[in-house]
Amino acid sequence: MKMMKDNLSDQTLCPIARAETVVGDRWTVLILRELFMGMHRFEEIQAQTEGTPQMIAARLKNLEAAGLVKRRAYSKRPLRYQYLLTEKGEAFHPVILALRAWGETWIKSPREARAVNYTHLICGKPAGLGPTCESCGRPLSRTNMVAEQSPKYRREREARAEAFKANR
Amino acid sequence: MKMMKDNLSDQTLCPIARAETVVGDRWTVLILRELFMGMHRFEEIQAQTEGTPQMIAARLKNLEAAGLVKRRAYSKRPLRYQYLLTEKGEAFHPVILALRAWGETWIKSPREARAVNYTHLICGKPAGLGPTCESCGRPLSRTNMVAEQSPKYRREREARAEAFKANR
DNA sequence: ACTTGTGCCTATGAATTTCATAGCAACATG
DNA sequence: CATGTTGCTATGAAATTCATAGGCACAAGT
Repeated sequence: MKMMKDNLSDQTLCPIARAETVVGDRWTVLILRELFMGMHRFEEIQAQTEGTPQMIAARLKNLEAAGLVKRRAYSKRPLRYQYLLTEKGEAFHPVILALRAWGETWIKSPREARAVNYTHLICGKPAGLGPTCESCGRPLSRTNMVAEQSPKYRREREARAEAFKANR
Repeated sequence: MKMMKDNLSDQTLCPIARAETVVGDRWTVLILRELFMGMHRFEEIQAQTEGTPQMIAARLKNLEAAGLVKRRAYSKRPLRYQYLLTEKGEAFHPVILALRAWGETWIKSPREARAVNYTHLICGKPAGLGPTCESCGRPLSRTNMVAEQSPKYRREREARAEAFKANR
């Protein structure tokens, strides 16, 4: 696997180019989305991203090597690992949030409802799509907001989980 | 060119997945970076992203089809086009900004200096890396901040432009 | 008129990556 | 001791990417 562009030529001063050598990939971003949504096991991530096991395994390995993800054994005998965000991985949250806001605003889904709504824990009201809370104006961070999936989106995810189990 | 995943299966409710069908690609993001930096001509974009002409041509075509970019003739006879961001493309700016902040903070370049610094036009002071101005706390947007490239970064870009001219 | 240069790509073939499908190792559970 | 679960790895075929070359339409110089 020689896919990463992390060679010397990527010692560019541009932070966007540097970031893209790590996260400039659809699968990688979808994996991060799942980790932020609280999925931690390989097959959960695979089921929701709909990637092949190699795609997921390779990306998780890259993410671990790049320091965004850490593996932790949640069971020995049988030895099983779960995937968790490191501090560096958690710090990626604003990008996911910005991507979400853009997607919700500019790439309409056929059905209407917003997939996930956040409540701002400090003011207790809806946080909206921006970087600051639309209700109280204060800056949002991962720790001061709580997510709620729309019923439709929850059903979509459940359907994927079941479809995955069905053909294995 | 059958690369886009914009088939029916992407009618997911997840805005991140929908966004990634358009921008989930290293070259695409680098092209958007260049457009935000004020580059508009094909060869400028090619030189700074260091992509092959097909990569750039294909991505620009996708971006145009997705409505983020519009082509405008800046000369007829000979007919020449420049590439400009649409409103939908401009709206992607927060993602670029978040990516930049993460890259500057978490993927250190060998040399120290920050590539680009922004000044907040409203308070006249440095805007910092966050979504709100680090000096005055107000939310930042593309229209209320002005960029200044560091000397080193400017030199890096000039060197790329020259290297590109040299071997053509 | 004719050579050289510019801007924006397209063509070609080899190298690499991705996808679909299958399967395996290490257990747990009945 | 057969079947299920979890987390992957193996194998080729299909698609994409890369490096390299070139082409087309015109402008400018000589």
